[in-house]
Amino acid sequence: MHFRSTCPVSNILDIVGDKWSLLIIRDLFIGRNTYSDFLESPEQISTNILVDRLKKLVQFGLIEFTRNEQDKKIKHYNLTSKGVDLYPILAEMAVWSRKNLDVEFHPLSVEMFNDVDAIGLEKHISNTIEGYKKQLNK
Amino acid sequence: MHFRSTCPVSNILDIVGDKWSLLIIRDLFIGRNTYSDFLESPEQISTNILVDRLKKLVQFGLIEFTRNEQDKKIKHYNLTSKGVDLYPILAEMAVWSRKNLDVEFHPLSVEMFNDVDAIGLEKHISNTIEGYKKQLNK
DNA sequence: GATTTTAAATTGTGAAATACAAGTTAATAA
DNA sequence: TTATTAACTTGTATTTCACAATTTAAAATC
Repeated sequence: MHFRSTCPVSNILDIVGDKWSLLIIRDLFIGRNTYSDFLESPEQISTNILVDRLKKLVQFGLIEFTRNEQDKKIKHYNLTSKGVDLYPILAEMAVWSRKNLDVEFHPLSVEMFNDVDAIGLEKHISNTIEGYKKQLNK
Repeated sequence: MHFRSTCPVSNILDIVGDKWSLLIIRDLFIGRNTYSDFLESPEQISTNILVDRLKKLVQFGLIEFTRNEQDKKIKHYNLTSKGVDLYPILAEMAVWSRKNLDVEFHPLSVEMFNDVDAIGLEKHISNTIEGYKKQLNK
């Protein structure tokens, strides 16, 4: 990996600083975890870009995959601990958009905002991370 | 502005989801505020990209500029309230990099991490934002 | 007031990344 | 054995980006 500088913000942007990587990470948090799932996301990523990003995210150690036992052609991707640690960034991004953009948001994010309002951002983040990890061990 | 979806994460990525925009925002937080300042940053942005991003960031309402009174060819850029609100994202990115990348960081970020360790992330963020706004009104 | 310097911006060209459409492979289902 | 499905590849056009050189306009210097 080539880093443009020794700035930690620049370093993470060298890894996930493009239009698609963080959307794949977001998808994993909301339960989408296969190639086909990712293709169905509303942003409509192209297949070649998707393959490229999945490969890179695996190389960076942010995600990994297991084969479906019933149907071995299906890959189930999941976040590693490094990948799960990205959630605070996604949450702060969502918070920024709610505060600063005057648009209608997706029902799933409205739900997320309600949770943040109810229990606070910090608790929402720790709950989400804990919930993700639990769901993995099933 | 064209948004790929109604997801708030996707929305902000449509605005600052590239390799350079958030580095310009970072620069503004550490006191760099002119075209020449930005060019001197360690990541070495090209002039055409810099002009393009400054233009876009102004259009999005994240930054604005004033002319230097002594030398009117100098533009001093500053963060708007919308731009200042991006700081929590930058801070979480830095935190992620410290935790998950095994590299040496720039002295300025080491300083930032010390502050976070001393007073906590939340206080560090609010102090930084408050400090930036005060400095502007001088 | 002509020349030089400086900050900001533009232009041109090659390289890289992305979008879009079509095709391929291999496992599973019918 | 044929069809379907999930994952992936390939080809091509378009867009974005990197790099180098040049331009513009304001300010400073001679």
